[in-house]
Amino acid sequence: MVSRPALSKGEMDVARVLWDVGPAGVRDVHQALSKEREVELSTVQTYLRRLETKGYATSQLKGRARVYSAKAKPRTVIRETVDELVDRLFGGDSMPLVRHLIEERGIEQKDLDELRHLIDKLDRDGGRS
Amino acid sequence: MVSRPALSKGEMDVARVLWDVGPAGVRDVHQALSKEREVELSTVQTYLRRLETKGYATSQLKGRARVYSAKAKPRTVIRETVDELVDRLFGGDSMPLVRHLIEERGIEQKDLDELRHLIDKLDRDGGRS
DNA sequence: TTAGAATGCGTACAAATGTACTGGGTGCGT
DNA sequence: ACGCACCCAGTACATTTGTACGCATTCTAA
Repeated sequence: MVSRPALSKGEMDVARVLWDVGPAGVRDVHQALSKEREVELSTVQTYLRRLETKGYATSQLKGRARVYSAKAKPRTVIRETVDELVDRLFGGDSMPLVRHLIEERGIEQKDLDELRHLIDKLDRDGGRS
Repeated sequence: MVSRPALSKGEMDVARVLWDVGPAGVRDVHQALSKEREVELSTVQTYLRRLETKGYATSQLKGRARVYSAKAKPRTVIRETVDELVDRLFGGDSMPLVRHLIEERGIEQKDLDELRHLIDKLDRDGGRS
């Protein structure tokens, strides 16, 4: 895996949109992103270009319009980003972050069961490795 | 609460050291940080200055040496940072991050119990509010 | 008291980031 | 064929970030 330069905040926003809407032209991404925050079309364009330069997206001309597609998978980017955060904020130990999330941010009732299951599963697996 | 500019990665590193070692001079911070990565003294100095400018630290001269102290509490900074990450990466929903952490990063056996307790507690509380 | 060490301060500067304008081509309606 | 709308490539530029040098001053040991 070639190691790409990390995504900046703004780039991340655009990448997220791209994951959500799938392959799309500048116009589309701009519109989708505009629902979250105000931004110029040309700005979105620049981000998309940089995304491609950094290896997180590809593009190809479809007729007159350039269509961008996410290349890196969200899962991967998320992992890299979170890894970095955990390193920086907690010296690599993820438990404090989990604790923080559960304590400080509301977890939906309906998610609690899922969590419990996750934990049980880990418990079983961990019990034998 | 005055809203400070967010910390950059490098600043965060220095802030973390400052939290760890408590009030300290540039020299001390530099030494502590050097254990993690190579960096010039003057660089650390710049970071400390910026930390103070941004409102995350204070300093005062003790004799000839300037001693820096963390001002913002780690808890606060962590909350802000994580909030931002969750917004950006998951549109504000923290559950996916929790899931990711539990699935993708190893949770120590001994932490599983704690997690279970946390969840139970939340379950009780949430069941009523 | 004088040379060197220590130290803070100001300053520098390249790279990355956030944000955006413009010019030039291309396709469409008339 | 003409003008308008649309779209991309190139470029611009201020701010933030990463990284660091050198000067002035103060302390210290000889």
